[in-house]
Amino acid sequence: MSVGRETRLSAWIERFAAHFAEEGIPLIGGRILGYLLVCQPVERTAAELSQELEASSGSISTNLKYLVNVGLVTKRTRRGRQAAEYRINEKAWSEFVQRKLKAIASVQTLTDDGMRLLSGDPERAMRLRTVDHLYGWLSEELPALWERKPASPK
Amino acid sequence: MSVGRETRLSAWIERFAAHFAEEGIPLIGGRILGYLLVCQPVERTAAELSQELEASSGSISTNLKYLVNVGLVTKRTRRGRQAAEYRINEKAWSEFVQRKLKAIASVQTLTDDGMRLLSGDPERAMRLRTVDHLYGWLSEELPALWERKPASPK
DNA sequence: CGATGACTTCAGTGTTGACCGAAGGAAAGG
DNA sequence: CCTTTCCTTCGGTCAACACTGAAGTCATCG
Repeated sequence: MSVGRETRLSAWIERFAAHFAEEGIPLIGGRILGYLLVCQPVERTAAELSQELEASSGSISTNLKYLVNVGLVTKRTRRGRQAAEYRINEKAWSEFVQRKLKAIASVQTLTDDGMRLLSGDPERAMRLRTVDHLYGWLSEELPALWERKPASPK
Repeated sequence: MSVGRETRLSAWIERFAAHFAEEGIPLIGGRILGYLLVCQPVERTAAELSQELEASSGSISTNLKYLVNVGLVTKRTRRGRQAAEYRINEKAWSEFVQRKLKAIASVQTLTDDGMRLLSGDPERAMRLRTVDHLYGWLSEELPALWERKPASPK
């Protein structure tokens, strides 16, 4: 007997969460992301997420707050409804990735400062210079790359 | 009275270590990297690092092992010397950064699997598709970008 | 305005991981 | 071979953090 689609999606969500857990996002946060990417309908309340993902209300609350804060999830409130609805903000994923790339390139400011401290001693600066050049190149190319990024299809 | 160059370099090493600590590299590992980038002479033994960085021999050993493993530091042994010498391997920094970029783009395999699970339901796949396209684009552009990287000057 | 429902906050728990320092073991040299 | 030096391994400590569940807060509705 074959495994149902929903079951396989659950497994996929778990893999998805595991990946981002390695990047420092709490497991439950990753589960929320994965779930909100594929659930139907697209909007869920905190209570629903708590039940679906079998996580405490506290964890859901904390992680939703974090995800809304970084922009990956959008919160919507409606008058006449106490329960807020959360949905994925897939458009923001681009900036999310961009921040990561910037974080990598930002080492350049460090190597740059280091080079300044070693000015006057080119011999000693050689090792740092190699690294500095690498990050300098990245700091130029990554923003340029980003500008070439096509807008996501409607 | 002005602060000596070595003192400022110590502060720089600390900032350097702090940056990589945020990326998951232990503080002491980051200190070793920063120190080996600017020390004179370029090679140091574990004992020297332990003294300079005021870290236990155990921590130095563990972190050196890790850094040698990821290729950022090179270990050299010489006959007639019990103490191994460690030095920065600045050439390897490029691969180090490349691994990070690959890690980011690797989400594409995940989104790809997800898209397959949702095939037959384009409506529901829309959110994931946006994310999948982003990572698909990255997976194409990042390797291409890397090929354009100039060799580091001698 | 009390009751209900829905989040948020917070104290407590468990786990993970960095760090230390002592004990162990290999290499050089007397 | 015994000593010294150097490194690695390992148990133990400590701090950080994810997670839980209960208490608190706020809005809605009868």
